[in-house]
Amino acid sequence: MDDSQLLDFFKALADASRLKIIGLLAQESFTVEQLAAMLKLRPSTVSHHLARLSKAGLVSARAEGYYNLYRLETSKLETIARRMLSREALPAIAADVDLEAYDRKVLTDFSNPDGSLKTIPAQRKKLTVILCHIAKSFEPEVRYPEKEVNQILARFHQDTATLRRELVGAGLLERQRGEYWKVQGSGNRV
Amino acid sequence: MDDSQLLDFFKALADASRLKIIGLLAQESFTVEQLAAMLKLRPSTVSHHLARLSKAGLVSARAEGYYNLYRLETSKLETIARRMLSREALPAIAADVDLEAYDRKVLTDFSNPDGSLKTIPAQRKKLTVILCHIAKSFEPEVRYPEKEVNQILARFHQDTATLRRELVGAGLLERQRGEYWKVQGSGNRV
DNA sequence: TAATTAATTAGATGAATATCGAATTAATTT
DNA sequence: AAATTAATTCGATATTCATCTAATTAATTA
Repeated sequence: MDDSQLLDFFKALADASRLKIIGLLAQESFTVEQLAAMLKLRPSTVSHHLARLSKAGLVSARAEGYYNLYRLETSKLETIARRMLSREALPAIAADVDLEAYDRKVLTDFSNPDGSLKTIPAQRKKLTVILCHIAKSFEPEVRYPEKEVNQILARFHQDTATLRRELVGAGLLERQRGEYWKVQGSGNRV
Repeated sequence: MDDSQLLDFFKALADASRLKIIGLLAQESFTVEQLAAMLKLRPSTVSHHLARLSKAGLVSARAEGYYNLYRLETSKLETIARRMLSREALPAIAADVDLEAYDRKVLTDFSNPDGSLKTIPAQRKKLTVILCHIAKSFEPEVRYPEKEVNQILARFHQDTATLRRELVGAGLLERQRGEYWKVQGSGNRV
């Protein structure tokens, strides 16, 4: 569900002392003093670690006299573990990432202000991005004679023959008897 | 199994950028450049993150041309998740921790060099530690008359009556008809 | 072969944080 | 009420590390 809560969880466990605390509390509840003696740390340090673990929902405290008895919240551990195993939860972490950023970068890197291409990319990966972009200039369901195709491609680069060949090779344009048309559903991603 | 490998795992995921990388690779393989563009980071930074993830066994690279295509190692994720869910794996994290350190600390805090007690602890938790220690001075299977019990207890503290009463109250010593004997299996932990 | 390009490595810098000692708070014992 | 005690909080310090730029390596294209 939550984005930063997962990060807090991993940050909480990304420390040798805190990991040991989790291991100890998995066996039995302990007070701050006991943990400090076993880990050979100052109580203030252990208190700090427990606060972090508590903020991540991994431990909870129960006051007993003037002791504070800490216990492990196994449910939290289980929740996260199950999330790591689920197929959908992982991609959700990157939900707010801009997936098209790379394509845009390639496009601006190779385009002049007027929209024409500086050069035709040599790398397959970049060429594909450019070709997908060019394909958007073709209407679906329309059949273009070669002369019109060249007119459109000339807006991008003088070497229309190469562009035409690559568009067909990439499966973005189809050709038959001197006529061309856009392949359905080839508007966007690779 | 391994101790520091688990720590490496959590450290690897304890960063917002790396967590996003995992989320992205969960959908599809990407090159360093693509990830850099999507995350708005320099390729060198992404490379550094991928190295960390790789060291933790979370991703692997496949050379393709002069691209490096990174993919997620879901098996590693599954292994750790299952370990988090298992009852035995968690306590194993603290296998090398000195569990008796607290008891030893209490013992030295309250003992004089000759082994006698400075005072009898007021806190239940500490009193129990001391009582367990004293109980070790009694042989199993042996019945002690009260006079002998007092002789042994006097080595620890003059207030033998209190010690005797507490030992019985804690269930470490049993009494019947003026004779005392050690309760089986009460030698050590609380 | 020379120029370009993806990726990694090295070095530098600033931010986060693990740990400690001291001060404070709250509960217990005398 | 005064003294003791467990725990937390605060301030300081040293370390770890995320990120950047620059340099280097390795592969591809011209």
